[in-house]
Amino acid sequence: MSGIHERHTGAAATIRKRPGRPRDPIAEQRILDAAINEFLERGAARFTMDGVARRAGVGKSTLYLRWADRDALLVESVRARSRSIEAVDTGSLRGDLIQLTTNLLRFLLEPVGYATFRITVDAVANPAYENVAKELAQRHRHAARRVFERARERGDAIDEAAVDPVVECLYGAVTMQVLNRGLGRPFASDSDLATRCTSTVDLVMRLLEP
Amino acid sequence: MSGIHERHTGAAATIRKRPGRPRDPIAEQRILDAAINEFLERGAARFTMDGVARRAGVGKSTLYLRWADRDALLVESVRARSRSIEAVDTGSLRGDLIQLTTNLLRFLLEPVGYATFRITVDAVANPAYENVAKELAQRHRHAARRVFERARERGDAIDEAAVDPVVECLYGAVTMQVLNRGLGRPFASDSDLATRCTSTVDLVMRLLEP
Amino acid sequence: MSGIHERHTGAAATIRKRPGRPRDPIAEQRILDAAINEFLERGAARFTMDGVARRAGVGKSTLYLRWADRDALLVESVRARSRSIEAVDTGSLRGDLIQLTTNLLRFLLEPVGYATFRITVDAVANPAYENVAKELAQRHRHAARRVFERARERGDAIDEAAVDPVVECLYGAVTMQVLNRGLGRPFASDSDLATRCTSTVDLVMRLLEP
Amino acid sequence: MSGIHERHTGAAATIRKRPGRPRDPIAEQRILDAAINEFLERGAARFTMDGVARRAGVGKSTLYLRWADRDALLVESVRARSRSIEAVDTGSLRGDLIQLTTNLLRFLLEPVGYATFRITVDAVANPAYENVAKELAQRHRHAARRVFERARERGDAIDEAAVDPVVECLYGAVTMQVLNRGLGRPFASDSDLATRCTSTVDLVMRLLEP
DNA sequence: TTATAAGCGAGACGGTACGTCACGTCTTTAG
DNA sequence: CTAAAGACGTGACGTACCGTCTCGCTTATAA
Repeated sequence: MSGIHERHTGAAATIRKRPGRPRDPIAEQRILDAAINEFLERGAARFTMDGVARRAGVGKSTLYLRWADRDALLVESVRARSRSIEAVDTGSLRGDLIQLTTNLLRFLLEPVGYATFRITVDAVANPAYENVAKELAQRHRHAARRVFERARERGDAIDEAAVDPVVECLYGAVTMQVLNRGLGRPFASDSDLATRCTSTVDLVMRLLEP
Repeated sequence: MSGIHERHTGAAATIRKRPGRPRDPIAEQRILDAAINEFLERGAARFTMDGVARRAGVGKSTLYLRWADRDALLVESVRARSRSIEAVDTGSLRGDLIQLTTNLLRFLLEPVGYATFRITVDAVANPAYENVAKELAQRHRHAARRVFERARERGDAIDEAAVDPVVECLYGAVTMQVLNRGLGRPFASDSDLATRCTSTVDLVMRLLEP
Repeated sequence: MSGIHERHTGAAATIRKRPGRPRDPIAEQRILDAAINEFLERGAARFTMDGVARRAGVGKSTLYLRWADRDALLVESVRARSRSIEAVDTGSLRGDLIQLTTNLLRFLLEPVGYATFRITVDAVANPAYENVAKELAQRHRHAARRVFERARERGDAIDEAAVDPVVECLYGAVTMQVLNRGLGRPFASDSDLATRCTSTVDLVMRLLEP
Repeated sequence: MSGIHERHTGAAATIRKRPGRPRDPIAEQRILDAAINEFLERGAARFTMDGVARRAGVGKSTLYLRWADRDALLVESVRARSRSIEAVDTGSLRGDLIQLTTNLLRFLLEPVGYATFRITVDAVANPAYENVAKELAQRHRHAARRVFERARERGDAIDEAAVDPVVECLYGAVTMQVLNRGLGRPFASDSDLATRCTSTVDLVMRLLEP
């Protein structure tokens, strides 16, 4: 970890006074774009560093200067594209849950979204993906937590013990639907997708009644 | 594809009348055993055909004569070992569901079981896995269906409309637990695992009340 | 040599009462035809047993039952097609030598003929070709010997000590011409080829004068 | 073919301006050494790329980066070792021819030398060998030409028209002797070999008298 | 101004595995 | 009881990536 693959130098405090040529800030984005295209066109298994370097018009050394290995770049390129699905606030618990569930389902039905799921799945066996998987899980958990916090603030009567299992069921149900359906056969319409989510939410919400 | 990689010659009718040396039936099992060991020891990513051939004391050509490629063999070796988790009959709906859920969770926490899950996940993007994924889904669906059939036969009052969503939630909840937990950190004890499943089942069973 | 790869069962005397399934009499010719085609189309290096078997519509064991190995079949298929070039009798030594030389040159410029030469060349390093090479050398030597025998019978005055070296030079010169020329660039005409041989013969014949 | 397997970058003018890591000049020699050893120990047929790579301590990709295929490397390694047989200057035409012929015969009786001959023979049917064959032929032709040039400079009386056929006969005769003799049965002694060449030269030299 | 440090594109390098292909053997059933 | 069919063990082929390395630059800070 000693200065190699440092990416989140972040902090404006360290204004960076290191000698030597600074990293090309444009290259970073070109590489991530190339990587996500490589991923979308060829899939995770056939995603290659040589391919990304060629697409980005960049030497392989530049890739390995910034990312430790293939997995790291693959993960980051996918993560960079995974749009935020957490922003949800409809004014009611039911509305929020429907929105959340619909967002998740829609997200998982896109290549990039599904890729984040696959990364989570692979993370169980591949430590390289562990951190991203944790981060993604964190984001989903956080979103759910916010929804229920707001419900509490509004004074809704909720069986607190049921919250976690219900979220688990909701997310799980969405996952099952994606697996059963596949990327190839998306829902007929966006409203069809929403309807499906609505009925699931309406069903499990009964479990929240104290 | 005609006649190549034919594996399910099936039909006892055609007792095999093809001339020439028949495929060694023992080799088949030796290869699958070697393959599953290769898989368990080295993981899916480092699973190699040369390794399997060496372990099985078999030529690579024999492998490629029977399986189209690395993925096909990997999938089949895993599938061959995925023990039947469907056999469930405790006498009550609640008992059956708990048993079913516990079996599934325990299965998914083993390397082979988790591999079948990964195959299902990959199948969404990789047509090569489609058939196996369908077969696995079929087996799970069948098991659940049997449980509810028996409940109906016993005269249990069930909200039929809720059956499918409930199963979806149950299986989904188990999946979520596996993903959140990882293979590395199994449950403290088998009873701990069972307790967890019991509470989940008890929760969602409320949705089946008419 | 004990009954394996027996090929010249010949002699009608042995009417053949050997037990067991008789050999398919048609197979032999079909195989040789397939072999020479395989050879002509793909060359000696890419000549394969599987290819011959496929062309002949025959199992590989049928090949190995009759020929010891790839080389044996290759050699025999070529030898079976190498037309006799020895028959020469023009009435004069000069005429005979010109005829002999021309025949040889023409033969070596054909694929099959050149192949016999290559076999001779390979025989130096590959014992499998030894016998054929010897047989071929024998035939050439025999032809030359006959020519000079007839010359002596006609009473021609010949420096006997020069005969062998002259034949060596003649055959060698023809070989050199083939190597310098290549199969791809044959002589403009057949008479051109004959002219070339005539002048060479006329030159070296001076060495035969006592 | 543009720039791939380029080996004779030659021209000192272009001091090498190609970007990227330059090819290791040491590796080249290591590979050729390994290759010639592989060839001498195992013969042309059992000469393998993996073997060469292992001997040279080099990856296979490095081999294929420089040589198009097995044959190309085999040919080049042999060519690199084919010692110069052209350097001949005894002070007389007869001496030069004897020396030249003896050198050639001795060369062809060694594995590497005979291999160059086989390459020439194969070149007739295999375009891949064409260039090497031409180069080798060129070298032999050049050596012969020099010998006769010096003879002319010394004022020897020579029938110019006979020069080419005589050289053809000499080289051809040597070739015939090698073919008749084989690598396995070398001459009893080096002087035996020289005697043989001397008598052949003495014979054909008569043809050079005007 | 000059020296030193690092980034960069290019591509060679040592490896490892892939999937193919051919050889010559072995194990069946066919005749 | 041999012939024929074709699966088998072996092992090399040529390709594709991996992650590292070495070049000759370019671009910055430090002396």
